[in-house]
Amino acid sequence: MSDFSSPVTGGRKKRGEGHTRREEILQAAKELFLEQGYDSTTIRRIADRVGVSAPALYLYFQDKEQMMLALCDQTFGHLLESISEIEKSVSDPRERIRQFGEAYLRFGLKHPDEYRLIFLGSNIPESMRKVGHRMPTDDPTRPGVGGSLVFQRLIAVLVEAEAAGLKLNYPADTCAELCWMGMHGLASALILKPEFPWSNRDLLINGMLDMVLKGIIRDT
Amino acid sequence: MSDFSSPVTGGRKKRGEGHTRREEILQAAKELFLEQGYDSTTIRRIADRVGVSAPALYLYFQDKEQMMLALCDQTFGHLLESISEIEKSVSDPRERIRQFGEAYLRFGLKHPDEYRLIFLGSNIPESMRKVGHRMPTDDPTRPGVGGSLVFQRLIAVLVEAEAAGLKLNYPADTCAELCWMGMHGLASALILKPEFPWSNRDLLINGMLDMVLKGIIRDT
DNA sequence: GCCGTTAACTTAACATTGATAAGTTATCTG
DNA sequence: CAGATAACTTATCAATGTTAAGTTAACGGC
Repeated sequence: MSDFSSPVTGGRKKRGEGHTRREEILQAAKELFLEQGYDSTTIRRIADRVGVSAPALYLYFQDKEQMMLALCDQTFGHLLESISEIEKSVSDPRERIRQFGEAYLRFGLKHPDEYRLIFLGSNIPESMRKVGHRMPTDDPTRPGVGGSLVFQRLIAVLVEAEAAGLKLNYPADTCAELCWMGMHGLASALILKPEFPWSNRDLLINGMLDMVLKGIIRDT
Repeated sequence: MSDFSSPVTGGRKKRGEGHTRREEILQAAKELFLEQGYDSTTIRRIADRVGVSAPALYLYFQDKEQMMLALCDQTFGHLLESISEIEKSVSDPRERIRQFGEAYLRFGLKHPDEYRLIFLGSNIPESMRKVGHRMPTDDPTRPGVGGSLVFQRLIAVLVEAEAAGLKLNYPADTCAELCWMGMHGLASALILKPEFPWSNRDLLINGMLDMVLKGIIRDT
């Protein structure tokens, strides 16, 4: 119950420094979302932690949802970086797909809270449930499209793999969806139910990767 | 916006007839939850549809969550029935697994709110978030355990399949987990992102079922 | 130096939410 | 018919997201 979460900020911002306040708000919001979930985190508590009044948040964000969206894009950025790395360093198509999936998984397991926040819609209201994936034609600067960028990379990898001679069992987009669903199923299970007595974590990870590759790539 | 949803009920209930009012409330709550989702459905709107005052609902349910839980158990009862049906009518192990998965999937897609509640812990307080899977020793009459019963049936089906001579790629419990993760990944994706332009729903369902079976059952 | 513009805030308030307290009405029992 | 009580209502609560309207203080131009 103790809510003495220090207002760390100095007082009023100088004239051009509004954006630093914006980042303070994002930081506080992220902490609270992760600690207590979206619903339980109130505008007032975020404001308290930052050290400003509640309506002040509306100077920087249209509403509560926009704070969440901004955080989502921020986190997706990190994932995007690590998969770009793979696309550069790994050339074999099959291995690329596998490492792609592995990177996605590693990301989820290394940042379980962010993953929950972004992919699992945990405690996220109706209007937000569409955040993860949007149409390719959507404005890429619009908040909340980070997820679709990751997904588009996956499709691209599969299309390239096909062009490189790999035979797929379904159209590339369907394969991408199946791949993502398998990875997501594993990640969300391990993250959402850490207390469940999973038989063997590494076996599950390798098993899922094999399963996805077998399901997607035609038997030679 | 038009909310003229007829108060169908006659007036005050007679002395022993409280339980019928309880069922009217459940029915109204179910309709509204399915129409508008859990969050958007307010106690007052449920009460309006039934034709009573809002506090009257608290005569029959401890709180809003209990209404949803009652509906969940009710709905999961139907899933349990349909998988029992399969266990009785389908003897081939491989086909059993497949139909089991398909039933699970179609159930999830038909009851997205219940699915989200039980398996994704979305929109519900912390106390509920681990409901989906509990230890076998949990009280089976407690509200909200329907999900774990389903999972236990899946394990049983796989163990029986193995006993019937089917060769699995991993231990039965690992296979059960992989199977569930694949199904869950697909279900949660379709449910959480309904507006995403999924390539082809039926293709995805069949693809995932094939993928899971290929991943779990050893190549002949 | 001071003055006006305006960025960066605050206080007060609103409607809506889930939920409770306390009182009222109607039905059954003896 | 009288008292108990199931079945309900009205009034109210505190908390929520959000807005309106006013206040303070930093900077540029004169």
